[in-house]
Amino acid sequence: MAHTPNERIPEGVIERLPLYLGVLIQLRSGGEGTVSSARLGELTDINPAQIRRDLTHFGSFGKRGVGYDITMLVERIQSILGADHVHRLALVGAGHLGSAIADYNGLRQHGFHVTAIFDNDPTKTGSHIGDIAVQDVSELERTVKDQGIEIGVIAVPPSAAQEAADRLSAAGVRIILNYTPVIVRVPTEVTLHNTDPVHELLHTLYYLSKTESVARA
Amino acid sequence: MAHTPNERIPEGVIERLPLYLGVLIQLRSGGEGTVSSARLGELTDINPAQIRRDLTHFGSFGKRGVGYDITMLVERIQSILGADHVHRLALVGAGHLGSAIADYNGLRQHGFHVTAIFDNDPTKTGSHIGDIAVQDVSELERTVKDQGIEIGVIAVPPSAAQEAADRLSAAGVRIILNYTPVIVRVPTEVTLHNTDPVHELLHTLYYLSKTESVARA
DNA sequence: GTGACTTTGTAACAGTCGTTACCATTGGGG
DNA sequence: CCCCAATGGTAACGACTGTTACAAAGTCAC
Repeated sequence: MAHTPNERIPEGVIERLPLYLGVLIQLRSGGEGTVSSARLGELTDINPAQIRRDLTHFGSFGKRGVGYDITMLVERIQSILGADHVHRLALVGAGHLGSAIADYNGLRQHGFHVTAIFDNDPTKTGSHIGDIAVQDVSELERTVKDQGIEIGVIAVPPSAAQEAADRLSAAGVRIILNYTPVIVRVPTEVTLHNTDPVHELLHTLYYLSKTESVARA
Repeated sequence: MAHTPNERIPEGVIERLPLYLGVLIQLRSGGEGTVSSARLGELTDINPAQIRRDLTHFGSFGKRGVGYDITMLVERIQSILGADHVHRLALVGAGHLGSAIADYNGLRQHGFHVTAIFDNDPTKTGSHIGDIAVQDVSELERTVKDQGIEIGVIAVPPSAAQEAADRLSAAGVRIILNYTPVIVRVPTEVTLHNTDPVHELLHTLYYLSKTESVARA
């Protein structure tokens, strides 16, 4: 590729790209053809200059006086993120959380296909979530390898989280999303991402008490 | 309070405090009495100096040569975050995601009590999730006000997200957690936090393709 | 074709954050 | 009682990130 210069990209940029992508896709389905950084800024609550600067890290694909071609920008961002082709995803845990994730259409829209679901509860194995059969966790390693699954999502009770992470890692998964509050350990070649509602609540809670005491003062 | 100096606290500090808290609680239940910044650093993958510096923003409560008293530190962090008393929480959407959140014990452990669940599906209203009855959304405003609920969690289909946010805001909620990919608008006095699995996946996906091309090179 | 307007791309700046290095204090052993 | 090891507190530094401001480039009307 001629673009993608060998420059280190700041973390913040990578965090914002998915945000841009979501808005762009929404605009595209609304029938619009181009968008200015100013408009994107409104829709994402991000400084327009920041947006322009973010994008220049990967090349310059706007037209001055016009803006950005939405379709082209969507494709470029997807290509940058690696979301321009399908990634297979395995779900460990077929409870409410697992079902919620499996049912979530947004994943498929972005090329994430849930192709395997595992649980250790014999009353669940064999049943279907959507059109995927729930398999026993003992089949995890083989299935992940056979299907070339790259992403594992942990949606099990906390006590089973580390084991799920171990098995997924051993099976060759490259990314693990952990929806458990447990801090799990993974080999260095696996990228781990934790999502805990409590963390997010505690985080926002701080600002709540902050604004309250300001209001009181 | 004698502590809590009127200094601006960096965002990053507030994001790390819940992490420390989680580990500390785990240590406490393991029976340990004190912990050093070095040990905390191991468990959280955060530079020990960073941890010490974070904590000094709120006072100095370690003993040199010994470490931090775990129980005391837990209480201090909870107090800083505002997690030292109960906060009521309303859930909008009683599907799989809503059920998963309602069932999640971690919330209660940290003082977040789900005291109301709403849905607009007549086949769901009246049923129970845990010991909470599912109410029709038309009762949202009154219930939120009567119970003094401060936090709202949106776990509805995307198309209903903005309406849920509007109603929660109007009812006087102070914090909204949005589990929908939709960008919702809220009044300035409401703190909004978005959580979208797709964003997180796309984010980590970038680093995946990055390490792959490095490995190939 | 020219001038006014729009919008991007980028250089320069300032603030923030995290890290490294060092000093101060505590506890324990001889 | 003194000395040493362990550990927290803090100052200084360097990197990075985001913002502001401006110049370059394109579009549209007449």
